[in-house]
Amino acid sequence: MDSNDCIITEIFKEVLFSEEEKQNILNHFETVQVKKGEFILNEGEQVNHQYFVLNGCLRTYFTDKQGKEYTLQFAIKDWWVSDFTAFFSASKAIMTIECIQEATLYKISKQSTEDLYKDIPQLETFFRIKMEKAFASFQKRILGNLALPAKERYITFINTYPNIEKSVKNYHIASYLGIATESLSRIRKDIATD
Amino acid sequence: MDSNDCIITEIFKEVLFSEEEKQNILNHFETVQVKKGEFILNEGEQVNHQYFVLNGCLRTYFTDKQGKEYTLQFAIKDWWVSDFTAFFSASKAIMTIECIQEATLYKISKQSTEDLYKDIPQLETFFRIKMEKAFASFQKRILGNLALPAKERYITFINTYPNIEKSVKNYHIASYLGIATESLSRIRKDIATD
DNA sequence: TAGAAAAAATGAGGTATGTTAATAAATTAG
DNA sequence: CTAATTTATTAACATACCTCATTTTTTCTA
Repeated sequence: MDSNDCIITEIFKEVLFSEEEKQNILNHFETVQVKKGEFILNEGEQVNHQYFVLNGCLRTYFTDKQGKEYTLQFAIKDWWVSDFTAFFSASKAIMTIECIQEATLYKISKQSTEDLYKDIPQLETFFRIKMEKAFASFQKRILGNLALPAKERYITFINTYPNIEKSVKNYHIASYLGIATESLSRIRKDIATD
Repeated sequence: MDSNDCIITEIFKEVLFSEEEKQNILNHFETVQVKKGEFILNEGEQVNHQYFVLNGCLRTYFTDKQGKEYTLQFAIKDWWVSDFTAFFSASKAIMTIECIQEATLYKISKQSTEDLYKDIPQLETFFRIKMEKAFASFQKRILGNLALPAKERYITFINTYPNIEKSVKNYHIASYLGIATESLSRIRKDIATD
């Protein structure tokens, strides 16, 4: 297996391709290295790419008029990241994507993605299933936000992303949970006291 | 155009099919009539179908241990409804789906859906795009829940579903917004006073 | 159309979370 | 290693929303 095979198997673990298909796929991907603190997308920019995370950590967040940030997603190994709402509709980003731990990404354009769907139907199936899973996890998050108090949401978060704590500041977690950092502090204290 | 064509164009507005494909699709759909107060899915049941809403209104909700309900989705004309998380993974429902206004639905099984994907690739594209839109709207809802106070969420809801108010009780809306009905009452009074 | 039932509104009081400000702890840079 | 900076914690007070109890309004049904 050469390093190109490696990229393919990293990204499309379950799918089998012919050599020709592999080459086709590879032609559309580009490797990107991002340092902590760098942004791969800023609010207002045209969104033409999605990124597969090979390693490192990024976060996607929305900023309101008062400058408060709301984290929509943390992206770690094996996750895809973009402002997907804008990516799907080829429109302007409302989100910012910041690297919070040095990362290696594989980048592909919307055009390339759609070209590949036409050439390789299994790829469309792969992405459809990926969407179904993302949909399910968003649904879970919506229900959690509706039904659970902040403390429970924090516990759920920690259990869902057990490895993420090292890469992520508490105020990032707070902005994901929709609470103030001070509230998270109290919750953490409360949990520690149990 | 016969009535079968009609079903196809209702459901798959943008897609063009051959006669043979149309017949294939039709063989997999079944029409269902549901009365107000009836349930098309109960928590704990195996989820094998998704439903296209021709008319009427349903709501999908989760019930917690204390018996409180949280509405995930209202489904009106042109929407698809199911416990999708369970449908995609062919597992047991955590949600209940109740008819809140007499409805006509087109029902299709998971197996049928996947058979059709194989036979008619445009259908897979259609459903992929549908998922992308659902994903985008879920994302919007998550951000709204994080960033907006209840009053703003209510206003957004009313603007997003301008026609839904007739079919839906205030306590349904409250359970969608994640607030108590009493709080919604106060918000409505507050808005009326403006 | 009257009476019953369901839904919505209102009021009083409680709680979780927000805000602001100060301090402590941890991380980073020189 | 120390100083500077960033992050996390704590405290006091404010507020949005919740809960429970009651009343009013609307809808349903006989």
